[in-house]
Amino acid sequence: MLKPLTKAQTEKIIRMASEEFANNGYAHASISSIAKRSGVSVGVIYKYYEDKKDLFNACVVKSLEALDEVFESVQDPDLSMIEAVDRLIRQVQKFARKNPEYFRLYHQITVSGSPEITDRTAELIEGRSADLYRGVLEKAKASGDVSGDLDPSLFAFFFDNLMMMLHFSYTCGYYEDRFRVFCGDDIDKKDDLVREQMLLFIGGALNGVHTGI
Amino acid sequence: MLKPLTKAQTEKIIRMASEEFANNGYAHASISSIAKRSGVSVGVIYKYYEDKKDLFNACVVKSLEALDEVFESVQDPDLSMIEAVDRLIRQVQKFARKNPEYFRLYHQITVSGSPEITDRTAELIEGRSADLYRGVLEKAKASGDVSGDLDPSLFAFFFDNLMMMLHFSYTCGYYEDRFRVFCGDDIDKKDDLVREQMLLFIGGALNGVHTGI
Amino acid sequence: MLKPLTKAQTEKIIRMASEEFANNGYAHASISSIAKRSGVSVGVIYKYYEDKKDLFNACVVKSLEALDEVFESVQDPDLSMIEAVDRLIRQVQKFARKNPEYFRLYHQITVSGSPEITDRTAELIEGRSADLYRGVLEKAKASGDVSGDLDPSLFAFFFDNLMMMLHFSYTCGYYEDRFRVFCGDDIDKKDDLVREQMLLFIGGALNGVHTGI
Amino acid sequence: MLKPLTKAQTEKIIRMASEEFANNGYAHASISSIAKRSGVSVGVIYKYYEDKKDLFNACVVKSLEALDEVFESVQDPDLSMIEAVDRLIRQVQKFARKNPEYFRLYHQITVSGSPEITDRTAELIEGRSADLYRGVLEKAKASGDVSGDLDPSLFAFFFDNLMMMLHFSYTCGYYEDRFRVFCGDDIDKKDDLVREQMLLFIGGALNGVHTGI
DNA sequence: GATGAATGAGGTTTCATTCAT
DNA sequence: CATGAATGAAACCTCATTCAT
Repeated sequence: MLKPLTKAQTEKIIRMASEEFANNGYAHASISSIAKRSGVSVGVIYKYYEDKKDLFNACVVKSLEALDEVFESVQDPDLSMIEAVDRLIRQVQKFARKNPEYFRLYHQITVSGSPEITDRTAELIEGRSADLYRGVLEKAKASGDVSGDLDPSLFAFFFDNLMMMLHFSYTCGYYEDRFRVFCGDDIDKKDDLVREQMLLFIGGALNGVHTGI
Repeated sequence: MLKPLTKAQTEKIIRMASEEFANNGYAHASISSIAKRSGVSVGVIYKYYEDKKDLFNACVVKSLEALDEVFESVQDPDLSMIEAVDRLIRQVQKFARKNPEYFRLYHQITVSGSPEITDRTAELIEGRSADLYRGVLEKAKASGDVSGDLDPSLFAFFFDNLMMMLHFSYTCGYYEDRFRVFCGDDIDKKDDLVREQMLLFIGGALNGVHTGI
Repeated sequence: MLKPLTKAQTEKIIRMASEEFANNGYAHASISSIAKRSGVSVGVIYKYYEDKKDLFNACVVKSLEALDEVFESVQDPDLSMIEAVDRLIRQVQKFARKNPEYFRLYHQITVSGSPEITDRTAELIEGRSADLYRGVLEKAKASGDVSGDLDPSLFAFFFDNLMMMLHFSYTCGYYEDRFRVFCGDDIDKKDDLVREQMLLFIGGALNGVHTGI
Repeated sequence: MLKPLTKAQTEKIIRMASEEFANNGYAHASISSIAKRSGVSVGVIYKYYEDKKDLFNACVVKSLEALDEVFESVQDPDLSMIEAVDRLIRQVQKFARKNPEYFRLYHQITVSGSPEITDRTAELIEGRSADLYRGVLEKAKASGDVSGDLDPSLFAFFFDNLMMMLHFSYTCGYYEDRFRVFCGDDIDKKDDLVREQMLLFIGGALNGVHTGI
């Protein structure tokens, strides 16, 4: 690999490949279509990426880096829990509009039929948010803001579940339809309502309620 | 005349096909592999199903029927909201162990690269639970059990998101890994903890909390 | 072959098979479609006919018998040459309307892709008309009605060429189109004109003309 | 980059495909057999031609171009009608020996089971000769060389029928056999006799004869 | 080194033929 | 014996990957 592609070229390849994988699924993505749309030859792609699987992995890595942006703004230690959640939801809504293919690509990872990315894909991808959420909750519990009965790991899990589904519901075909089935055809015009209700939902959850079951 | 396929055999085809689709995705599923594993010839499959897409649809229909079982036990009008949720979670946990391929197949529907099942797939599949959850919540609101500020549609949406992710987390490769990343490697030995925490989470959410944001 | 099918059944099979072969060509004809349309099972067809090829041959034999009708009325020894030709053309026009599938089937024989019917198919099929035409011409030459320079065999050949093409032009898709390209869209409403001109053409040919080439 | 197919190779593909289609009919022609016999891989064929149908069409176009050569030498306006016919017959005899597969392929077009080449196949293919023949006859009628009673369209039709059958009789299996049945096993050694008799036949036809029928 | 044409395994689908009932 | 479901070879077509230029 003497003279790497220019940064612009690499980025274009990854961007086009991400789109192709995101829109068609791994199996139906076509290398030659990616090459054509990136303005390079097929050979170039095979020079820099071992095979289709390797290219897919590179796209995933890139998209995860992009997703990190979503988290950056909530890393502020001065934010209250609920303020952080509010920001997070706003980020998701904004980002989903700007880079839907990154979320769609992320969704592809979850499907069998995609290649194994690494032996511990989930750990790499999810580890950070798991730790982040767990940490935040533990801090909140310590300060008495939230119910002491909540298990931090499970809370982080439920919370991330809600966030992931929100991602998908703004970006991935079937989930978009489903979103409309539940909430009406104009739901993607009602970001404020969604956020407000989600805060209500999560805010309540943070208190927990013993059910006696 | 050769004996037509027995019921057991046709069921085996659907079961094997569901597994194949669930494990490999629609595009990578192989008809001849399904035939081989079902102990029939390829021709038989094309006798009973128009084409690959049709077979996939048959599997989906079957899996949705199976999923209906999950809901049956919570249809009891005498159940309190939280009791119904409790039962629902138990059903999911039980069913995920018994018929993981049905949940995995359902997951495949959400991916592009799967054939369109109908023009309004999402509506057909999700409509029922959307209505069910929305209805239950409205009843609960009327009786004052839950916060009046909750939007029934969005609550149903968030609630179903949690249930779907629970399904996937017990059955679909990547989500299983992710479940362990969040909650530890032995999380699937802790069904009671998961259920208890989920009730706590949802129970709290039902009350809602105004966040002042 | 203990108890043959009833005559009506055999005839129906042959008729349906002839239609199928005539309309779809040998390769695209479907045995099970023939069986269904004949009201018998596939097995029955394979009981009475060795294989697809054998069934095709049976259809051809049957259609050639039917074509014999065309010739019967011109066998009258009292007819003048030109009267016989007139009758022959009328027969073709009439028969083409009544049993187009026989002509179409005959056309199929001429295509490679159809099975070899016998080692000497052409001889069996064409021998009779060749002899008939040749004989008629020789008689006519002897009586001085026609030019003595005509070679009976070649005359018979040219003459039969014209008759065959007339058959096809009334019955076989592409030739029907071609007929209209040459003679206008309403040509199949103008049987009298066609016959009159054909008589003019053949009548002239019977005299022959030395061209000096 | 691998060298694209040479002109010789692409021509070989068309030639081999023409043979395959001509010998086996459209339905029984095998793409992989064409590829093998052309010394290329299957993929190459699908690079140059959309699908089987497209390849067939390309063969037909090629063969029609080739057939045009037959007509070129008779376009000379100084030729008398009968001289033109003489040349045409010579061309057919010569060409049939050189490129039998082109005539055989043309024959395939006439069969059901071939794909539709265009919506107006017959018009495209036959239009030119129909006009040519009709035009020549009209000129001849004007100059008094031929009978005024002949209908130009029908004459052109009968004449083309004779030419087509001559083509087929020199090139297409069944018609070759039939030719021998009518005219003897050594007929393809007697080109001069065939031509001479055909001129006699057509020369006579040009005069027409009223038959009183 | 870059190119993109060629390769060919592998997938879906059809249907003549067989043979258990 | 009649039935028609099951069989499975064979056909078309795609596209990841290679490699001559």
